[in-house]
Amino acid sequence: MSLPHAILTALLEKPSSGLELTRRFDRSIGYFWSATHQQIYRELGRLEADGLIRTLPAEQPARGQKKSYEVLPAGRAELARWTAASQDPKPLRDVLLLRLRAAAVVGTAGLDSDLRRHLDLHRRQLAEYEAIERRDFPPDRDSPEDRLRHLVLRAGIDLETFWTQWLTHALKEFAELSAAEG
Amino acid sequence: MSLPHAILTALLEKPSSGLELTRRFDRSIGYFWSATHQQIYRELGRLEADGLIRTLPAEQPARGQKKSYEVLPAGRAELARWTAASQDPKPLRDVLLLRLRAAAVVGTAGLDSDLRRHLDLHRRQLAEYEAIERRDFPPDRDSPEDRLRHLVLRAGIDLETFWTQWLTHALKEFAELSAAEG
DNA sequence: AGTAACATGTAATGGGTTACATGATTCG
DNA sequence: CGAATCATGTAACCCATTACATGTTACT
Repeated sequence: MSLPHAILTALLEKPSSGLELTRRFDRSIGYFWSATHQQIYRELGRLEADGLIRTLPAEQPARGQKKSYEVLPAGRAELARWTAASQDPKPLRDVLLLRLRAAAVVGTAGLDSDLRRHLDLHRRQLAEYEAIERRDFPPDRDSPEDRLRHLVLRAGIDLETFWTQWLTHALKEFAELSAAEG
Repeated sequence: MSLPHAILTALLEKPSSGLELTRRFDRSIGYFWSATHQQIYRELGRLEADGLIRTLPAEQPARGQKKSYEVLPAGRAELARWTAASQDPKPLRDVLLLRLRAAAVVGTAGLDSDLRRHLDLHRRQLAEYEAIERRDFPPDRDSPEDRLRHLVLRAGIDLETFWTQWLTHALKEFAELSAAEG
């Protein structure tokens, strides 16, 4: 039940159409809550039916024509309620760790090339986050809103840093295991 | 499509019944791939229908009676195939980060108590992982299988370490923001 | 007029979650 | 024999994913 609130947040930052939201989810918010355009359209329909958002008065809706939404007071209230409500952290769920566990039983053949690929992907993501940090958060110029957004970006940077370090370590282990076998 | 392979891995480590698997998913494998008993029973049925596992010959199945499964050669082959197959990492999806982003728009009221609660939960999880590490992986006594399993545990430890550090930092930021306001 | 890109939407499938149902075993 | 616990299973709902469908705008 987080997608509607992700959309409310995005719409409060800037009223948008479904496709514009989709594009913004591919950057920014999508870095920690991704969504496809199908999910977004369905959710926009529900949010409008629930009276939390409305189409901008200027435009009239028609299929194939742009339709922009803005958040109503009830929507802002619901987002504030949700933000403050306690929620348990979700247990970790990671396919790569599962594959490593499986490899302990059926062997590591073929796994190291994918580890290298993942390492490369995480390095790229890390570089992207760091570029955003340099661009959007120069030192000592943060408003309160910026400090919160910077904090979120920091989590992304630290997580990608963790993965690059862990994958580097894993590849070293793999090399030692192969050397011991061969 | 990872749950069947998580089950195959668990069954290769030790043939088990549905409820035994459920208990083991609450520890060990469930630390990075959780599942409920309903998921497990449904999946066991499919795996048996697909000829990847079978009930242990000794026992005959009846509702309410224990039914243990073991992996067939085809199941081991499928697990090896899946382990070696390339898979993209899933994008991050984290509610807490989303709530922080929302808080930048609707305010941080009520959030810090939940941050403290999360910090406590992550500290406990970290302590649990570290206890497992001390118990199961004494220094310099690792077989190849143990080194892989240790590597997976290391990921868990490093991730929980990241969260405790990040949450500590976040709470400090919150304190400064409140001080600036009040 | 044709076509590419933009924009919104529907349908089908499958996994995850929650609630509920039912049989077997154990113990007082 | 009654209750608690163990063990397996069914049903309904929701969300995510994939593939597909349809209309509009801009450009040549």
